[in-house]
Amino acid sequence: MYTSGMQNESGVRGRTRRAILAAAASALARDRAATLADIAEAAGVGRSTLHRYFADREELMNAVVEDSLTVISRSIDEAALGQGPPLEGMRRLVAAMLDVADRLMFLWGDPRVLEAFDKSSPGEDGSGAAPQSVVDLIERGQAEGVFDPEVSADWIQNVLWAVVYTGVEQVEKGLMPRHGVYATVVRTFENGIRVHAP
Amino acid sequence: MYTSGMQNESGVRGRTRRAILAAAASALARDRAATLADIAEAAGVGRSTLHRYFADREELMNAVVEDSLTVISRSIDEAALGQGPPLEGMRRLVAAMLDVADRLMFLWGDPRVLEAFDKSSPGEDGSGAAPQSVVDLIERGQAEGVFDPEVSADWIQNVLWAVVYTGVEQVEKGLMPRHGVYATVVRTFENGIRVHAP
DNA sequence: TCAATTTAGGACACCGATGTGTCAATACAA
DNA sequence: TTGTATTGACACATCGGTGTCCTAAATTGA
Repeated sequence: MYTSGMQNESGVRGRTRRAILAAAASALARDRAATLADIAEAAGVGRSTLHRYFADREELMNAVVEDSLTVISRSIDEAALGQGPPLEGMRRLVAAMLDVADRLMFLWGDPRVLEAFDKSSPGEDGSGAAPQSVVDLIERGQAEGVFDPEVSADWIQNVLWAVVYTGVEQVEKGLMPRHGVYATVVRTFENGIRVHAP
Repeated sequence: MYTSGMQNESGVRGRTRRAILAAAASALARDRAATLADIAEAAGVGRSTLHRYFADREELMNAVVEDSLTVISRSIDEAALGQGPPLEGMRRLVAAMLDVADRLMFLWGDPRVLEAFDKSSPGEDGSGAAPQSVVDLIERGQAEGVFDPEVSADWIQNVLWAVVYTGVEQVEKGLMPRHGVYATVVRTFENGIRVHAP
């Protein structure tokens, strides 16, 4: 074993673990059926090493989901959605999501994410609480007459995911410059595609 | 063999073939990793019979993609996107897409669809031409000052797919009544989520 | 430097999905 | 009715991904 009672956070072991998680998220985002051999190769480690860190595929998947959830939650938390006007909070949220686009793309393809997000039940570290702040922001915006009150907050949230996802996809396909995504996503999400009278 | 020169369209064989294709589209929409045994069972057919119609998995997948593409194209064609005001055409397009939601959900999860749609190269039966009429509609709307001219027609088209997909997903999860999807999708797609001054 | 630990890579068995074939029962058509 | 086509059930063989173990090499820490 290693130094007893050591938190598996820093050190060689923690670094290898993070490398595997990052490589897994990236590889699985492109192909959710990626082989453990593919993931190990992408991480620059042997397949047996990967098995030493994560006993089986399910354990790895759980870890990647939890890790991605944590990264995304932290990014959303930093957006401070509770402060300032709802519209500005929403724009910070879009920027925060684009910052962790790769993790979002991975989570998108995982069926369990729906549960984890919809339930919004705080996990052991409360990472699942992030979507609640998003719903709060939307409902606050609706109450202040800034966001459409005719549709549910849940609907607005899901449309947000969808539009952001579409934007990231466009960038990955080279159809849109990376620095133009934010403006386009915000514009379409807020105004739709119809021209409104000034 | 069967009656010589017979088009494999009607008759027992054609009916069985269509049943397999429909079941495959449905099963694969829910789980793209669905087993051939699962698909055969969903179609009410033995696995060996499925193999008799489609030699291997790839052949089945190709057939389902082509079939779905044809069904969707026909539905879009019936929307007559070239006639009347662009906004009304867009609404008919949304309705047409919702009519073939199951096929859309299946195609969404297939990587090859991107190529088939983006290329919009007419296949042997011109089924790939449908998206072109969508792009035409969008560009016409932009030229007439009805649709946002600041973003690309391609972007608008992709956002449309995404919002429709989100709506269908909400229905399947029981979060929205089936008869309410059309209004919600159109409303959000046209106006976005912000409240606009009257 | 030296010893301990970790790693990469291969060998191996296992399992599920797949592809192929056979055969009796059934449906259909002449 | 009779002969043919079609079907479902079953029996294989194969293949790829997975999980486990082992050994030589390498990295680490003392």
